[in-house]
Amino acid sequence: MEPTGPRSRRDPIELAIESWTAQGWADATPGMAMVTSVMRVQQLLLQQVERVLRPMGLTFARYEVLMLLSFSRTGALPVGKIGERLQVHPASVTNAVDRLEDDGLVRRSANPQDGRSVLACITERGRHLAADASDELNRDVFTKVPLPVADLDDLFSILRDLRRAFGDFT
Amino acid sequence: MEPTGPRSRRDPIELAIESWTAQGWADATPGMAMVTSVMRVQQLLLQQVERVLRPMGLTFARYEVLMLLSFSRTGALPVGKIGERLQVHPASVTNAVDRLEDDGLVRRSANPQDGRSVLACITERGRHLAADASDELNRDVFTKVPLPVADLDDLFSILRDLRRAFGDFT
DNA sequence: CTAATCTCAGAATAACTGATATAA
DNA sequence: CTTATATCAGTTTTTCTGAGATTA
Repeated sequence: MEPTGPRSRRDPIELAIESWTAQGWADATPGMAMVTSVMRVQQLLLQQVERVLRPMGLTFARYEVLMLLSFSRTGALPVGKIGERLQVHPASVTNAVDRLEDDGLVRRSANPQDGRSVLACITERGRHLAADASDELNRDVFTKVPLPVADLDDLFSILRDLRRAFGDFT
Repeated sequence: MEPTGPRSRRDPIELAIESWTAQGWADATPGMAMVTSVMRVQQLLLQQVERVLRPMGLTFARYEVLMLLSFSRTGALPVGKIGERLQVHPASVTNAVDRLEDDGLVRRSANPQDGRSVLACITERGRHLAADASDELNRDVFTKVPLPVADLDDLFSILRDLRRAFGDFT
């Protein structure tokens, strides 16, 4: 998880931009540069986040599930809804919920509304862990992003436009 | 890979923002919203990219290795350098190069400069595949990002500041 | 009967850990 | 001798596929 490494001298993405324009792909260059940047920044941010979560026995994916449940009114959601929201395969959710259940963070129960579906319900222990994790993330990561708040807001705003265009919400 | 699913009505991140401010974490809210947005957009973009690469037998990680090599002057890099640049564990690079070699996209050779290190060298087949993949990505993804070019440039610029602050380049 | 929901078994992938061989 | 580089063996995690059980 900590892949040893000094820092490169030149920006690799700047280098890609030059190759792209040199190769007659000028019209695709802004998109390529943006997509590549998002991939790279996600990787850097994920490292920060998981460095905090790991000692608590969580990954970002597990944290996401817990937060999703704790935000819901009843603290419970059908397994299928979780997969839909997080965009992962049903079988993957089954697996993830299995392990959260092993750790006592979530409990399965029948859905009174629909006998086919299974509810994943967050436990007290799960709520506490999620709250602790959020505190740590706020203190060590979210308040320490090395950018002016105006830039954070601009990023959020443009990325929201993009999410909307991709149908992420209505 | 195509996790079935309709679209949520309300923006989940907007919901998280409300919970955060309601819980007295107002100072961490812009950071949380930005980080969460980057994670989500990366997921959406990765889906687009891998949908294009998959029929060519590539993942984004494999494509990145090929592009890294084809951008280098000699078409070859020490295995360790690849891991450093892509921020992955040495053993993971060994594994990845193994499979690229199985597909004839890369060839290992000794490093004349340093007997300890091993060079991964892109083959003609690898170069062609990388070029084909780039053409498809340009046509189907990079030129079709649903945002004005000005926004793409703004995103790139702010994300570059963030990458620089994280020491991604000098 | 058909469609939806979830689970299970099995395979492929990816990533990490710890140990080892080789060379600087 | 110590450090750096890469690989290997073994384990864990993740994800997908395809099949099947259960219920709407």
